[in-house]
Amino acid sequence: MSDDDSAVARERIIESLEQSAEVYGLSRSAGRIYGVLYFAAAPLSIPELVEETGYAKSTVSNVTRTLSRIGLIHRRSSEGGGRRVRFEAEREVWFILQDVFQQYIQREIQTTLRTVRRAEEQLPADAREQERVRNLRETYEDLQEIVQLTSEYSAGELREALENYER
Amino acid sequence: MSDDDSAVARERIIESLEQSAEVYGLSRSAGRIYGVLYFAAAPLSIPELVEETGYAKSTVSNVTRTLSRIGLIHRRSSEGGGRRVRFEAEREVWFILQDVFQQYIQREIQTTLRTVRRAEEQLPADAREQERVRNLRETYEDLQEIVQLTSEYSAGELREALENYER
DNA sequence: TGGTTTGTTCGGAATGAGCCGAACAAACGA
DNA sequence: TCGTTTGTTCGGCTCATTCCGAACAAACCA
Repeated sequence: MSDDDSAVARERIIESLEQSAEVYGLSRSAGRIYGVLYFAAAPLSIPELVEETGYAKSTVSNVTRTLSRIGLIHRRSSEGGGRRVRFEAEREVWFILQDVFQQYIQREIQTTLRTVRRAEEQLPADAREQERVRNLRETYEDLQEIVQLTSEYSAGELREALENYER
Repeated sequence: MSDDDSAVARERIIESLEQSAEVYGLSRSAGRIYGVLYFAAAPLSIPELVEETGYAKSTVSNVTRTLSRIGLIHRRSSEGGGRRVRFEAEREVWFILQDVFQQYIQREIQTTLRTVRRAEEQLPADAREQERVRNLRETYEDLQEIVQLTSEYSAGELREALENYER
């Protein structure tokens, strides 16, 4: 009974993670694999993940690689005996988000900002586009700074900073 | 000459927007159409957008609808004579981001949070999963609050709030 | 009224992503 | 040593997305 309840609750959350994965540009399989690892009592190997998720070995192999690259899970190689690679979920969700901010958002903002700055310099001083490009640049500069600072705080600190701010 | 330079600069930025669109889950055509509208001196109709972008009329029709729905561009109907629908870009990038936060991120967080809370209640008190689910819930509660507050401030205020925060 | 312009909707082609099974490489155990 | 287990890579299948052209509906103009 109690075990059943746990299983159901776990499954619900994993389904929710599947959906979240899609929203953030990952595959459903990535969401499920992360979810299974999130609740696993110990790091799991690829055959174990195949068993738990029902996905093909090749799928699990590919998905675990991308999840590792992004930082959602960690490879725990050389665990005890055997050369089995084992995977463990990064359970500090805030870390994950900070990583995503650093790796993707920050990067995206920076390349755009570089393009905009170059375009702005190149633009004739009297061009109609001047003001619009300047606006774009200024917003992106704010964004860059915000994202930068965000990735330096914990979720709690961030929340506090916003709650205490007096305009 | 000067016009050429402007055109080149504009094109660079539009290409950058095409790429950004992809990153944020939109099509390249959406990025280009938004870009053209961003620099347009006046709101443009669908035939004019076809002329400027080279896309088929149907494509422009579909893309403008989704961009309007998201709030990246606005329909300016009933402009002067004719029943031509005209589109204008929302140029306050921060508004757009706030909308995205409200519509997608906030929503996503809330549905996940609801699932997690329900699962937590359902869970037997002694379940192994207890702590992990609680962790998840607490982080999501922080996130919800953060996103909520974020959408109430301007980019400048947000930046200031973070810069002035003393741990 | 009939022809023109504008915008939407439909079906289809091309492309890409997700997942699978099979083949392969590498390390282990008997 | 040879068979087994583990993990990666490859080609192919399926489905969704993107975009196109054609057909259609609605409003305008002559």
